[in-house]
Amino acid sequence: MDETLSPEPDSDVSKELRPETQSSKRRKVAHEKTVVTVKIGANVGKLKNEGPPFDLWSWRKYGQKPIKGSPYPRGYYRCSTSKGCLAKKQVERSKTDASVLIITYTCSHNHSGPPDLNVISTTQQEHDQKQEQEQEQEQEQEQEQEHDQKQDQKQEQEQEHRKLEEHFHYIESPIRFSQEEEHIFIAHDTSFEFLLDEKQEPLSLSYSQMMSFSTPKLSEENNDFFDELEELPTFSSFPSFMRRTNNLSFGLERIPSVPS
DNA sequence: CGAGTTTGACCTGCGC
DNA sequence: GCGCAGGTCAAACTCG
Repeated sequence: MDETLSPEPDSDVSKELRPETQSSKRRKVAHEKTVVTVKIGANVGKLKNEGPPFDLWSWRKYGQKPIKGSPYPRGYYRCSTSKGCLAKKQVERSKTDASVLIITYTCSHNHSGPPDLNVISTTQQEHDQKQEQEQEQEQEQEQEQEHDQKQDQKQEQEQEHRKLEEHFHYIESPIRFSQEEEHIFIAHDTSFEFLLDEKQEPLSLSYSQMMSFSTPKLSEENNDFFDELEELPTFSSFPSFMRRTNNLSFGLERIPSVPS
């Protein structure tokens, strides 16, 4: 496992030799941390296959632990985009606000941007669109089934949706993909903000910056985790998310934290 | 078959 | 020193 992810000599030692090695990897590891809180609208829980939109790295889950004081477990992920990448992240739900995801990024990626970054605007997008359609059909069916129960809820959502549309903004990504200059847009509404630290002004977080830390690219990774977390959504890809934003109330908060 | 997930066990740090 | 909690490992399993 680790041997593919960590070039460090201690990574491929056997369990018997671990005591010394693990100590270097565990809590004492004072890598720089970036904490990102992701606020998710209440109705997002019904959406599947979606995850936080702000990265396209591929993550592999390597553990999950219940956290004391929190009803929700914490998931542990490693970057699987590139072998040897030390980037990790922890995903948990806020114990105080179930609609808030707390994602802690540890270590930085030791490789260039996500490999699918270049295709995300084309093939990936087409693929996503197909999936989207299928998913939407499924969703419609589900909604029909739950129509009676959710009618009131739906009306509220629609009202909220209209409100959001009024405040909806698109931010053109500074990144240009391919020769066709396709653009990635960041949906932005009143509840979708990057609240950065003092060093960075709000909304100064570029797409590339967002891509430098991350969340699962694939749905499955989060699905189970989020299903377990009471049907929190998973975001399969950024474009996917973008097309969904009219159903979402999404907020981000990046809180760079200094390791103690 | 490869990549990813699940899950119990293991290990370490920390507080008392 | 002990127990708890957090973080990681790795075998088994699932999925595409």
